[in-house]
Amino acid sequence: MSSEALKRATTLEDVARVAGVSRATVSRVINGVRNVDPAIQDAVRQAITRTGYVPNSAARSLVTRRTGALALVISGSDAPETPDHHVGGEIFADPFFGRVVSGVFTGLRPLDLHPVLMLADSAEARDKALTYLRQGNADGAMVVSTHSRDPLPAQLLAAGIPTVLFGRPPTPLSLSCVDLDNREGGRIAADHLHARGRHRVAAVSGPLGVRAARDRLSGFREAMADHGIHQLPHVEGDFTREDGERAMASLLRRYPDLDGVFAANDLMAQGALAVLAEHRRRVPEDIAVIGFDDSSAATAGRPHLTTVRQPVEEMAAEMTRVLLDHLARPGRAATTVLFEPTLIERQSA
Amino acid sequence: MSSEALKRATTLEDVARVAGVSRATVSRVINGVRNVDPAIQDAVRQAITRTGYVPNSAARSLVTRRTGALALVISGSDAPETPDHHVGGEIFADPFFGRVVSGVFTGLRPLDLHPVLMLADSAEARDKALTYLRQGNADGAMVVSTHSRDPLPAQLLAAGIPTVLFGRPPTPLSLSCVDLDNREGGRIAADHLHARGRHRVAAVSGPLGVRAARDRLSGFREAMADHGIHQLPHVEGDFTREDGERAMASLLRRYPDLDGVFAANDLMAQGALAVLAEHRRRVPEDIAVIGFDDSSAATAGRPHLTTVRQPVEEMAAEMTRVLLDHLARPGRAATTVLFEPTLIERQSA
DNA sequence: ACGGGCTGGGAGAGCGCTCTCCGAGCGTGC
DNA sequence: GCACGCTCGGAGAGCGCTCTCCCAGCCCGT
Repeated sequence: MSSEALKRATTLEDVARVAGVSRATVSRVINGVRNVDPAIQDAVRQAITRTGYVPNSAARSLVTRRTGALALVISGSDAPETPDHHVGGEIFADPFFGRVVSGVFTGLRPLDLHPVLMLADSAEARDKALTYLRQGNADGAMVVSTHSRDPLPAQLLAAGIPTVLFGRPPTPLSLSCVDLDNREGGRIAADHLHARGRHRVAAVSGPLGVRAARDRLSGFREAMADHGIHQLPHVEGDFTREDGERAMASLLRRYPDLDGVFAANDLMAQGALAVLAEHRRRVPEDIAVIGFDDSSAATAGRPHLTTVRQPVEEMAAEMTRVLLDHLARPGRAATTVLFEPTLIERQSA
Repeated sequence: MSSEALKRATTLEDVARVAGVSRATVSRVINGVRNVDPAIQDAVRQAITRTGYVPNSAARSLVTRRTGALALVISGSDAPETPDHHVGGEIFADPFFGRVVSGVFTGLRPLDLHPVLMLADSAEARDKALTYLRQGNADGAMVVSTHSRDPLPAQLLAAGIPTVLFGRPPTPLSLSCVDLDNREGGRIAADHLHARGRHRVAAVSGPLGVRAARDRLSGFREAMADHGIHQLPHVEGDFTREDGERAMASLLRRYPDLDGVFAANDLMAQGALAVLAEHRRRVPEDIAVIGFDDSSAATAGRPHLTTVRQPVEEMAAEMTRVLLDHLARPGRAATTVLFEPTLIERQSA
């Protein structure tokens, strides 16, 4: 009781003393385990408010082996760090990132869990992230892994860290994942372009090191072949708007009579639209453009993009749910949840 | 040495035994404190790799009172949660969010620290965030507080949690913050529009509950008044592209002869551009548009936006640095770092 | 009246680490 | 040769919590 308590944070012990019970009882009241006499419960609660007690989560974690944090790892391709560019700038600028975060929060909101963000865009960063996770700083990991050769998923698996992937890995791992049927998405785009009577079409794909990009392209190609179109100009982009502009310009130069373009994401489609406008091509009259994602970029410019929707928020929320499930019941088999793309018809195609 | 170790994680104790030293010595080697005989250091390091030891951070936190995590709190205005909308959807869709994250990572990269994301978009979420921080789950907080009446900064101050704010609070608190001279930014926009010979101008402001929005508007107004323009049509927007479209449409209806518009962020400017295109107004010939932020939205459409640059990444990185500084030297006086806006001249004005 | 289950609280042993204190060993100065 | 300081490793006390035991008391059936 000696005042001048020197700022020592109040502990369970203090509360117990004030309430006149044992530490164990206070703990029971706080965690709601077992029956505790209502009168004592009251006393404890009063003591808690009186002392302003807040449990120390490090101490709690030490014994429960739970932290209340989930890692959200953005495991990008090794980005060259240009001096004027900020860390992960391109990744974080992509609407995709915000949608994932939003979905994760949707899945986490009801619980008392928080996402800790990690950027694994280099071997060094990946090691750091792995170490961090190994140290038990988070209960599990959600990994948005863009590149095919990313070793992180396998490392997490080996380390025994509960993990769920956004996007299937190139070679199956016994890790749960959530993904879109990208091939089918590509097919949808092709079918739509074909139904609109476009026969001189081209594709702006994403980086072919990314499985989703390859799948979208091959789905598109397959369906186009089904429609009898076998020649398919193709430029590889990097999913940025700037690259969409560059790709469209190059396509236009080489194939001036194009009447349809499929871009593997909305950002690149938006870039294509801008270049087309500069070239005075009317969309969709002269040339139809179809995007992918249905992100905010789809309705940012004019005309609004017709696009293949990827329900990123739902997928991220599902990824979170799956991870929570694994945490709740360890040893559960890995599952893959596949989402179906849908066509969102707007004005550009 | 009895095998069948039942998966118990290896601890310091184990390493010490293997290396033939005491726990303390292993700890010293790991944390690099004091001189330890090189031969012993080697032995310890070998033992560490041999056993695959990874320190448990909960145990470490318990005694060091450091967690290695920094909270990044997005304390938005109380968002109505519509069923089809995802948590924080609008906030996370704004390029601003990604830029902040990028800047924070830039500031954190060299250290072994990670940001944990928190969304405080309701009283309940705010309480949760506060509790989380009080429990010592993070060493400090970086708060992007959008709304003027947000009680969170004051609560954090009262709770004694090291905090740095992005954006000055409406009433000064003894908390460090990083902000832009928004008023000056508004002035820059006005001066540029005036220099371009525009006299029938209007403003699309941000939500007036947000200090930055108010400051930008009043700076713009002041400078316009200096140029002899006192009548200034004004529509309040909410910083979204959709609202920019709505605002521009409304402005156009009421003031068809406008020849200049200042939008308080690029997203709204982009919306304005789209509406202007639909109305066949040429930008900048018929009407000049100037945005604010210099986000990726500025160059997404055509024409590229002339805009007042807010170096969000640098500001976020600085915010991180300031927080780290407060953590390194507690009891240090609060500082305010003010960044200067600059005009980025492109095509729209 | 008595044994057996059941309810509800206390004692205390850790969880895995850090860090202060000690003391052994050794070089140094006079 | 001896006291002194210095370097470097070990012992052990916690950090604040959870959770398993254990035990006291009580209600029940017979």
